Amino acid sequence: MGRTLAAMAQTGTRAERAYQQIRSDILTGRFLPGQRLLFNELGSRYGTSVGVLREGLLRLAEQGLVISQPQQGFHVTPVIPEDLQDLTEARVEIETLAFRKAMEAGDLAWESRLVAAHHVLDGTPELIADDPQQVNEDWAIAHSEFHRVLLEACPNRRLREFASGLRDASEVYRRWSRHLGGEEGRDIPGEHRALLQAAITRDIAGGMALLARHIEYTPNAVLSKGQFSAEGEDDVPAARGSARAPSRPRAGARARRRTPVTGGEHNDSSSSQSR
Amino acid sequence: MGRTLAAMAQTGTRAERAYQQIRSDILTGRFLPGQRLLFNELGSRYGTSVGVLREGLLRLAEQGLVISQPQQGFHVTPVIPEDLQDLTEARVEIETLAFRKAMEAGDLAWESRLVAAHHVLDGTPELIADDPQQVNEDWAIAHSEFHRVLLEACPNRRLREFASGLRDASEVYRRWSRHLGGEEGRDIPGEHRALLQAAITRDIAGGMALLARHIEYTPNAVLSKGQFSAEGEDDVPAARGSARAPSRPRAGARARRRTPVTGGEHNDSSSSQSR
DNA sequence: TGTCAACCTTATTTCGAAAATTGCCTCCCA
DNA sequence: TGGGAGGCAATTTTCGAAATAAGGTTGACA
Repeated sequence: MGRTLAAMAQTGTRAERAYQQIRSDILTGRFLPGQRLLFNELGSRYGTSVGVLREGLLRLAEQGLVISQPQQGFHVTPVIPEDLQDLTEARVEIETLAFRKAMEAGDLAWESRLVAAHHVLDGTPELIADDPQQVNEDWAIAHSEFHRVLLEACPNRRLREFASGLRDASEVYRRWSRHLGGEEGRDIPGEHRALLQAAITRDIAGGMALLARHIEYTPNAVLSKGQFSAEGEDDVPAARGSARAPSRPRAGARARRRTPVTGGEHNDSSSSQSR
Repeated sequence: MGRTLAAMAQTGTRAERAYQQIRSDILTGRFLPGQRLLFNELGSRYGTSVGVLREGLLRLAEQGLVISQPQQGFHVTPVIPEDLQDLTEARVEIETLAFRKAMEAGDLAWESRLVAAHHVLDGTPELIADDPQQVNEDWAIAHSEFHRVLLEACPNRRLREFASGLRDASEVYRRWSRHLGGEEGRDIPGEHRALLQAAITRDIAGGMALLARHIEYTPNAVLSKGQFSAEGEDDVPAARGSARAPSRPRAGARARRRTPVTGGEHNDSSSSQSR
């Protein structure tokens, strides 16, 4: 086949890689909530055929990260303030449950991994020093990893997976809410320290309460409806029945469009690793 | 395109229909747990190309109903006794939670739908009169529907979806455990009646306890490991590291093989509705 | 008789193009 | 001026075949 470049020392099938890349691009905010995902664009971005893209998108749709509208393509799942309520509630219920079971079942090895993960997190600045607008990607990874390990000792695979899926969904909200401010009086490192402490001392009630507060702190308040979703993109039905924006009639303006909520989107340094 | 037959007054895209059909064939037990799913066989069974089959299978894999092994195909997720513990625990936690929220938020319309659903369930015999070995498909549907409506008033979409996914997974276990007996002293209709009663009177604590018991009653005991999964099929790694059964060397036996756990499998009357 | 390597068969993965659908735009006509 | 039929362009969906990978079989050699 015409695989021109060596291009692929990567692991797994092409479909798997495409899936991972799209997923990562959504989670790290390189795609905007609500943004439409065209096969053409994705195809040239990742260098794959539509078939493998469809497979990846369908999987993501199944886990709620993208929305599939038969015959009308795919969108990144939009951010809907009302939905944040549900999401937060579900996280509180399920993550605290899994945390409890983890504390009940965890052994020394778990504590060890937890201490290690916390150490990394604690040693990574949340924001980039030069540009406090920018999230530090390393922090996001360390943060995610810490929370993963926190529940890792929960013996129930399904609960762990639910929790993990919910955290991923939250990640998108976190990403796009940060820019709106509203996290002033908060001591996040302190919260993580307290969580670690509770886990190690097996302070079950205390740990669960801490985690619940940690999750609920998500700045609901600052989420004023309409600030989100990729306006400029054709709007997505899921985001309220809303009238479809008739906006500028644009003719050949197709290519240059695209209105980010915030920072420069579509930064082509995005294709990230590989290829 | 060479679509020879009219064949398709159906709704939605082909991929969607294939997905629904495979899903239904797994949930109703027309495919055995652990059974390998070949593109060829599925293709001729449903009359679609591999592409749409892949899409459907990938989606099912995402929700845990089938297992995907890159480069080695797909299997129906095998039934693993140890896993039933986790599954049951997760169901108890999440379904009772959703039930509580449903009771808190439900209105008269919900009660009405619930009474209606219960009436259907109550009027449908669980087993076929002539052949008490056979599950009555109508009952399975009514049962599933009753439990769906029971949680329908829970305002949290995610919780509802988790619960629904867990119930689907359970359905496979229920299907294959029934044949092993072990549900003697149980009054299932009575349990459903009690659930209905609790829901309508908003007896939250009582309802949650009832539902928990209803779920936990799943006959764990009778599940003796090894009774399940389509032996005869190449075994699936997920089912424990287990030694791969070397069993009969069979040569051209390829076509006539296939060993059902119980009733006549692969009953070609299975293509069921439509087409 | 036992081991290993090359081959051969079966199945999965991937591509590229054809077919079908959607939504818009234009142009005709009352 | 409105309404709508028909056509056009962009996009998604589906297929069929080529490319790859996995596993089993055969046969040579020690």
